[in-house]
Amino acid sequence: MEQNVIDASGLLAISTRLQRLSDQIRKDGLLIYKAFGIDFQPKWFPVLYTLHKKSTMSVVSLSDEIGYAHPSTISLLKELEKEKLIRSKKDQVDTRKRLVELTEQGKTLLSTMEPVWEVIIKATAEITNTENNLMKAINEVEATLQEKSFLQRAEVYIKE
Amino acid sequence: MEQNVIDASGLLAISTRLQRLSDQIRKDGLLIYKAFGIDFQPKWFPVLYTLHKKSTMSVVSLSDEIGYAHPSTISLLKELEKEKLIRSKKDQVDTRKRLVELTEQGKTLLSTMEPVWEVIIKATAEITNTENNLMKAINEVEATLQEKSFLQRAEVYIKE
DNA sequence: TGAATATATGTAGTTAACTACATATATTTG
DNA sequence: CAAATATATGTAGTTAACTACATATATTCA
Repeated sequence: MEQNVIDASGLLAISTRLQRLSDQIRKDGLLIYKAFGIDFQPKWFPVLYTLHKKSTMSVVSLSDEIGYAHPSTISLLKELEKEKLIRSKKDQVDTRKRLVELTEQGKTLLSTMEPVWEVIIKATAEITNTENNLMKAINEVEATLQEKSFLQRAEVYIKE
Repeated sequence: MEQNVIDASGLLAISTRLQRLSDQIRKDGLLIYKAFGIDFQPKWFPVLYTLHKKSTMSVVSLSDEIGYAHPSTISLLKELEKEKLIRSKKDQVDTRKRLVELTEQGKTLLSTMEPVWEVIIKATAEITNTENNLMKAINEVEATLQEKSFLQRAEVYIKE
């Protein structure tokens, strides 16, 4: 019985520990960019990198791509617009849509960031290539949850 | 080169994905407690469970134990005090310290929660027992980071 | 074709963690 | 032993995500 209680503590703590780990990684990411003298925030990456790949996108499709709720994307876009890294224009076909793209400045910044990415790649590899690979574990958990949610799984045991 | 860019995108996305995963787990946790008719928030668990193990603790030692900054703990304690699940008293020896403990109500709640923990344990095991175990991966990454931070590792490559 | 529904964007407010600062009490040290 | 330093608690404000709601435009269907 006592063992179960201890396990529960460990398991329930997952969400907190995940969050702390993510904060730590983000903060160090910021410092790495600073060390390269680049004025860049890690949270900008998903938007900028997606625009780099797809060139122009609407707010919602961008949100879907990076996996954020659209208001989060809007607030990132506001920052990026202020930094002159992106600009937007109306879609001529569907006028509800706002099409977002990188500015020249944004494209230039992305290219100066390439050496930084390489450093980040190497450092991250060092950290995550442990016996149980964190990246792979996250992928596996996400896939497992997609099949059947945590709640649905718990419900099976509740009904027993 | 293109492969590196893609990797960088994936790696940098870790923090975001960790955060989303943790949110999801927390929300489902809340719903599981609801399904059992228990008025309990997952975020309360670390404090209550620690007090269950250690019986009385000061604010800072509690914060260290659960791994939160002390203001976060203080705000949790405020909620728990309002719910009458914990109470506090002054330390007679070191009067700076506030000693926190479970109320009878808190102890009762913890005992009604045991069957819920069992369900949560089983559901979590299903989800995390993939090829790369998420819990173990987190432990390993935390241990690796303790040895040498992400930033320190990156600095080695920067200096090269 | 126009009424109902769906989609795209945007705003406001919430949450749960954080850091920075303030104050009170203890402990250490010159 | 008193001045300097360290520790414990607390408050205020920040951050980066979220949900809920509002509005405008597009699409569908009776």
